[in-house]
Amino acid sequence: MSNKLNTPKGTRDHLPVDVRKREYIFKAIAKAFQSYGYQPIETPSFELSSTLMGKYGDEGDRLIFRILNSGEKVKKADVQALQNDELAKFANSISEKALRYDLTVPFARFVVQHQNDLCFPFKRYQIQPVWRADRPQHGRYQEFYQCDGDVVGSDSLRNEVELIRIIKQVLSGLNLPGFTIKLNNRKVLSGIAEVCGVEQELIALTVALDKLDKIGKEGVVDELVSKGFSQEVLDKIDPLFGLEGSFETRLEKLKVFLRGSEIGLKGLEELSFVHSKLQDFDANHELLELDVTLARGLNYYTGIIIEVKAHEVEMGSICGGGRYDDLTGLFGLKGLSGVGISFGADRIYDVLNSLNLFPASLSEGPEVLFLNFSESTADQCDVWANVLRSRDHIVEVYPSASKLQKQMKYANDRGAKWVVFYGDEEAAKQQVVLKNMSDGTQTSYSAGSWINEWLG
RNA sequence: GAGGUUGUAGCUCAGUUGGUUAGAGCGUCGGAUUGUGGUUCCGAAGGUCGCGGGUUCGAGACCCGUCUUCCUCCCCA
Repeated sequence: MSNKLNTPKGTRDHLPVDVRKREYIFKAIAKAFQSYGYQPIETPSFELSSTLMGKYGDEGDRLIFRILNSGEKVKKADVQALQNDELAKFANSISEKALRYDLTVPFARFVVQHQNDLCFPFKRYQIQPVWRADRPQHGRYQEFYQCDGDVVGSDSLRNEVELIRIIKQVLSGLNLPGFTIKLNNRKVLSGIAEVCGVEQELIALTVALDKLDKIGKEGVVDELVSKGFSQEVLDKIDPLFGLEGSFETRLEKLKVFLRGSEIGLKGLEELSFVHSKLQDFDANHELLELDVTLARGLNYYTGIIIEVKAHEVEMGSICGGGRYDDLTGLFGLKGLSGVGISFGADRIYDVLNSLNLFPASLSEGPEVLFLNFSESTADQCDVWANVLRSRDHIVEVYPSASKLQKQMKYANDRGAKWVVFYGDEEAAKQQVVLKNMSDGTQTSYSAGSWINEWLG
């Protein structure tokens, strides 16, 4: 091999065993969404750049993969812009399409475009890959699957409740032993900023707060100081760092903190409602956590925000979401509220893998492998194999009459449960020999009726 | 986008202050064993030392660039 082969940065191949594991995750997610009446949709891998650009903030725009124009369109290149060092303008002149960055913005486009064909409230789920031109890191890829579920056209908080139930159903179904569903509300964050008199610096404040569990209180304070926040503000938010206790306890403390902010109290009311509807499954107060430092970067969220962390493994959030009051407004359809969550299938994969939580049955090979001794006996084996397949068994016939040792090694490597011997010797005696590969025992059956006898 | 790190056989890795023909284990293939796997023994194939340039009598090793790996930051699933 002259060139070193590799997949592009941040991408991976998936071996058969990996694909089975991923399908196991996708199935659990799809099943949960379906059980709540969510319907599947798909959208194209790429969108018009104008659909995506400007929806994720400057950071997001930088991470969107652009698709180069082809053919005659190359001539549209704005060389003047390049010479003037106007790189964004130049990029727009050579690219009109881009790979989708997430599933939410394309979904908003989808809803606006097909509003006459949809029945609202519209609940959909979508499992497709997305692409980000990010630096790869642990649990971060340039191509990864998102599994989104959203409801649009209903501002009822019961949708939030439902989505949280779905999260629990999925992660419990995957036997993930420990995870925390963190909740916050953009309105609470706005309220905090209001109480502190720094409404204009809301983003800087929340971005710093968001890092609390990572860099600690001192780190957050340092960052706020460097961003120019006054000592007065730091003193005011100090109680937020020490927020402890149950969901209810934190709610009460925050009610005091936010008593001067109408919007902040509204946010607390929403959180309280959602929490009260989930008492049954959070009886031990282990799943739901009110975390005022939870911010989430995407700036289209306006209400409750959700983030899920797995315990016992270093990994970013495995699921996130929230309410956005006017996402479709970006595309001209006003007044349609939505709420959604997004499972990071690749991160869930990494978590389940490192905790060894995939069922062993996923890697099983064929149930039955027919050895190949000759053309004529293999033809007979094909007939039997098709009978077994019609009865839902996974069956292979070895394709050529290779040395038996080689065929047996194949059976072993593939993890075949049973191997069928039907060669000239067996044909002469009108019998079939079945070998159990796990204990090595062999049993003879009459060639005319062995399938029924064997299957009992 | 900033900083650091990595790359030698299909895989995991040795390779001395720069010095003849670059090694091992595993895997693969062949044989011991022409109808019986997971164990054993013997043998073989497999390398532009990531790629490009430079320094040097001489580079896998040193320098520069580039791509890739992993990590920290930014941001995020």
